[in-house]
This record gives sequence, structure tokens and C-alpha cells, in this order.
Amino acid sequence: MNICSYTIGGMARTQGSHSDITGPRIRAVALQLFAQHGFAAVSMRQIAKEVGVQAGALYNYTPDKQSLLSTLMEEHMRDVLAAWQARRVETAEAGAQAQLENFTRFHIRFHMERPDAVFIAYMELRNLSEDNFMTVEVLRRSYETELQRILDEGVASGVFTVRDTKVATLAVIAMLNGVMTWYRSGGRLSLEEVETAYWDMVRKAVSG
Amino acid sequence: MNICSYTIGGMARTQGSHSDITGPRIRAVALQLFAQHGFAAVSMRQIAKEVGVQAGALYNYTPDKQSLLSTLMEEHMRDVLAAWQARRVETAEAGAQAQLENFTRFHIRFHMERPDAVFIAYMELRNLSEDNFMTVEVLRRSYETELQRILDEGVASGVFTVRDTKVATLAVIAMLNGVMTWYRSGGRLSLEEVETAYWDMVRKAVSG
DNA sequence: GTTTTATATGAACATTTGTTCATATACCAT
DNA sequence: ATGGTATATGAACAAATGTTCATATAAAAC
Repeated sequence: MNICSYTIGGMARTQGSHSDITGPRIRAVALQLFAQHGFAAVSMRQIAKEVGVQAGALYNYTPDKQSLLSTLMEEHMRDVLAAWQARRVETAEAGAQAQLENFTRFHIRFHMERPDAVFIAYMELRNLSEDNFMTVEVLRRSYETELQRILDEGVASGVFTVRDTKVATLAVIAMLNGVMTWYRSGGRLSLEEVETAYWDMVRKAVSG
Repeated sequence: MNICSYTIGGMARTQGSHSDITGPRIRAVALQLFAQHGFAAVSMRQIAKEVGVQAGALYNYTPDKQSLLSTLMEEHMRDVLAAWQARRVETAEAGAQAQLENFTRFHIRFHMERPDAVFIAYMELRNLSEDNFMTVEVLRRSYETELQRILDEGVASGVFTVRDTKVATLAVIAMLNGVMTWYRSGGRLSLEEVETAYWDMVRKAVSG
């Protein structure tokens, strides 16, 4: 009796579609594309195409493009903090030097496993609204404070010699982040060797 | 006798216009906007508006948008290299340690005077065509090689203790570049103090 | 089996994009 | 003064942009 609607191709919900699958897929694709081309250079249609969906469907998962970015960044920062809180206990009772080694090796390994998220978290801050920026910034500071606490502790106990622990904190993190711009697995050095090389430099840099 | 053309507002070459002025203005504006918002997020019309000109006029100075970016990046890399070649002579006869201090202080100060160019040169590589990318990459490598040469020399003469000078080179440069993400003149520390703090860490990191 | 809800489509929208071009005016050499 | 060249305008273009919405179907609940 419905003479008007002659649905040629499927134009509605697709078979097997589920938000528990599509949602993460969208975020994963967006993460990779944002890292590769930059937030502004990636269109919603590119993301949708890679996910295998029409652009309109993305708006079941994010109110707008910028929220997609800020969600990714916040998720990443919370992941970093949570992972460190879990690993921190390994050296909770140890001296500052052991804590610093733990932090150094953790930072390199954890960040190396998520180069896209790291890249975005450091490079796309300018595309965030003020509110979202503040949220991410607070999380980042709180991660940096973890390192600074270790340095302060080491200075207090005399094992480290650092004039300004704030500057040292930023210097160390910048140095460690640099790994991600050049390291490729399967290269000349193993990740273990890289960890050790950087730990060597970090240790000496903050010692007497 | 020309009854059709009734030129209301001036619609042609403007008074005082000269390529020696407009050209550099365009590059300066583009540099600042690219650094602030990212290459892809800045439109030719935004640049033109800031320069005080119509978008079409930009194409007297660049064949397209991407060339504008790659020109800026190549100019910056050549500036860095030229400035270092000039400053390098100061410690050409000196030992590796003096050379490294010279390099460290030079790098921080020079880059601090051009935060926009530095930011672009490190962040917008992905927006370059393969050819332009290679050109910039070669220049960057050649700057890094300058530092590596100093480290190699120091290792050879026994004043430095570094397992892998390539890794150390990248680590030091990453650390120094980090300054630009947080230092603001008029803050807690003077540029001289920052230079010294970083030199302190660099020296210790590569020493025994 | 029927109803309700979750998840997609695909067309439409107003803007904005990079770029081109015919044309107009200012500047400079003669 | 005059003519040639350098430097701008402003309109136009097709393509792409983020976002919305009525609608259609699959999946889940009953």
C-alpha cells in the first residue's frame, strides 16, 4: 500500500551497527587523522569515510568537531595520570633516584605506545575553547607536578643538585617527549636501549 | 565619453603600494597567523585582511598557499644555519665544552627571538609537499649535525661521556626547544638565567 | 509478533575555501 | 607630458566545509 517510498539502497540503520563499536571507532579514526594531518585539516567527512559511515552519523557521538578533539585530549591526559598513579606505587617507598628512573622509563614507554595521542595533546591545544583548554592544562600540570615532586624530594635529600626544579621538570619532560619525534621500532635501537640512554642523561643532568 | 565605467571606490593599485613593503608584510602576517592558529586553520582572506589588502593580491607574492608556508620554513632554517655559522667562529679554536656552551646559549637565545618561526618549523612539516619537506629536513639535519660534531669531538677528547651522540644530539635539542613552550619575558627568570640553567643541565647530561 | 528505541542515511543549508582574471590605477623612466 | 610596468581591486568559480533534519531501518524489549 505504500506506493511512494521505494527504498532503492539501504538508507537507514545498518546491520550490526552498535554505538559500543561505532563510538570507539570514530574516536580512534579521528585520533589518527588529527595526528597525521592536524585538526583543522581533517574534515568530518574524511573521518566518516574512514569509519565507513556518513558524516551525519558522527553527530550521534559528538555535539561538534571541537568536542571530538577535546574528548580525545582529556581522555589521553586522564590515561597518562591513571597509568602513572598505578606505576608510581612500585617505587613509592624508594629513594628519589629510583623514583626518577621509574618515572623516566614509564614516560618513554607509555608515550611511545600512543604517539598519536601525545602529538595531539601537545600540538592541538590552540584549537580548544578556553574551557576545554583549561581542563587539559590542569591535567597536564598535575602530571608535571608528579615529576617536580620527585625532584624536590631528591634535592631535599641531597641526591639531586638542581637550582630550579620547575625549570628542570619542564626540561626533562621536553627531552623525553623528543623521543617520539624520531624513534621508530625496528630501528637501530630497541626501546629498552632508548630508555636506558635517556635515563642516563636525565640522571646526570639532575645530579651533582 | 566613457559612460559605463563609473568607478565608485578605488579599485586598483593603491597609493604607496610597493612590493618591497607588501611582500615582507605578507610573510610576517602569515608567520604569525600560522603559528597562532595553524596552517590549515588560516585562510588567505584572513592573511589579506591583516595585511590590509584583498586576497587576490597575495598571489602576486606566492603561487599558492603552501608555497607561502614552505618559504617561511626554509627562510627560518637558513637563518638559523647562517646565524650559527657566524657565531660558531667565536669558539672555533676552543675545546668541546666551550663549543657546547656556545651552541646551547646560541640556540636558546636565537630561537627565543623567533618563537613563531620555530613553532611553525617544527609543527607544520606535515603540511609540506614531499619536495618541500625534504628541503627543510635537509637543513634541519645539517643544523643537528653541528651539535653532533661538537659532541663527537668532546667524546674523542674525553671531556664528554655519551654512549650515543646521535641520541644525545636529539635529546639536547628537544630539551632546549622546550624552553619556547613556557618561557615568557618578564617572568620569574631572565633569559640569561634560563640560558645558564639549561647550560648547567646540558653540561652535566653529557659529562661523566 | 508488536512496539519502542537506537542507529544510520542522504539530502539540504549557508558559509567558507583557494585560486583566477579582467581591469584599474599608481609609480617610474623617458 | 607620455607611455610602460608594477601593484592592487573586486567579482567570479567550483569545491569543500560543519551541521541539521526528516526519515528509514535494525535491534532490543515486551
